Amino acid sequence: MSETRSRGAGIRSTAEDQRVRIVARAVDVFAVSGYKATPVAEVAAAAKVSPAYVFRLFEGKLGLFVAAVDDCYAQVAAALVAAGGEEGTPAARLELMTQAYIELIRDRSLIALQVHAQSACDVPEIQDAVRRGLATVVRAVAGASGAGDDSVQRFIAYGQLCHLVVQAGLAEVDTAWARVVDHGIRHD
Amino acid sequence: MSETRSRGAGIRSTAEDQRVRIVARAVDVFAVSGYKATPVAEVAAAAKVSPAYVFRLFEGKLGLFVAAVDDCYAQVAAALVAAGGEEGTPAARLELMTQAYIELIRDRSLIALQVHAQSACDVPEIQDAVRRGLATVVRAVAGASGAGDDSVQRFIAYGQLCHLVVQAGLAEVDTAWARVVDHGIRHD
DNA sequence: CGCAATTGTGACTGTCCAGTCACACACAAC
DNA sequence: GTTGTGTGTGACTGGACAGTCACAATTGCG
Repeated sequence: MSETRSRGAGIRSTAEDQRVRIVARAVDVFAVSGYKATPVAEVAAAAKVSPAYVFRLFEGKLGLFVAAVDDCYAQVAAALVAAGGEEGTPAARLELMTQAYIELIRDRSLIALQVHAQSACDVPEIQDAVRRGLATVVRAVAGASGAGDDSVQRFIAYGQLCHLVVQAGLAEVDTAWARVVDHGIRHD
Repeated sequence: MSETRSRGAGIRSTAEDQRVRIVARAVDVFAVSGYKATPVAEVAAAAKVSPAYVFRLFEGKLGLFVAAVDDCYAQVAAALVAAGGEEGTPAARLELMTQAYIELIRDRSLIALQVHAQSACDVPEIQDAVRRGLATVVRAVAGASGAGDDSVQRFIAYGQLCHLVVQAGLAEVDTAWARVVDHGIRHD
């Protein structure tokens, strides 16, 4: 199974494993305070690794963040496709995906990181990552549901509404206006 | 008109003027890179004032940012109410407001600052500001349009979609998926 | 005038943090 | 052994930036 190639290209050691481990932690850690406000040292600590090592594995803090954002969108797209199921009308499949997205709120990280990425779009590399991620998600949803453009747009719009609900913590705000925004997105 | 109170409470000098001038600039400047990534010195420079003076007028950088966010939401609510007009069906008024919101994209600042505020909601004072602002907007829209809860929620959702379109710069992305997200929100 | 209050700033400090670099450890192959 | 290759870190540096403070400059008032 584990090939120990005698010579040639990459050595397939634990380095690549570390990379994915660190990215996984980076998603969670960056999700709390975003790009600029999160020190690399915090990600390193969460991954039980020294900051210096993180800088060796990634091209600066920016490279790390972009990797985390890419991973985040990939996870979201995968979750949506999985939730869409194999059959049913486009509308029904979209509904399943919508429920799946609301389910994602429980984790918070995937939602929050998207918000922070969108906020940091003044950095060109991050804007590119957001565009890539968005393309992935839109194509995944459209393809896996078979729904029309308007329905897909609507899906994305309500996704964005979820972001707002999560960030503002509307679940803890018990007022009429909050319930208007919140409606149908209620979560524990 | 301009009362020069001989004694008593506040002295109503130019200090309050400076405050509002600085807040106005703060909205524009914070809109570019957000809370953490924007030095107070940049706001001060935009307002042609020393950083030290800004710290005298506001309770730290946080106080300045919160003031900017409050002002931002107030402007948005005012613009929407103004656009809603005096008569017409709730649906028609909501449509006018939607067009007005899309019109706001031209400025970018009011949109971008909302995104940054939502992103910085891990700071309690900022989350409070977002909740206040959101309450203002939701109540303004619901009150001035007379539309039902579902329609208002839909309005907010499409507002959030505008935020995404602006931050990701989708107007410059000429692909099928971008047009799906973008549709009806096209701007110069 | 002198006195007080208010606007406004230059210069400084302390802290935090991205990024680097020389070095240590493990484990091959020879 | 030693030589080489890859994993991993401690210790440091340089810069950026929030916040402070002592000190002007201006204005109003008795």
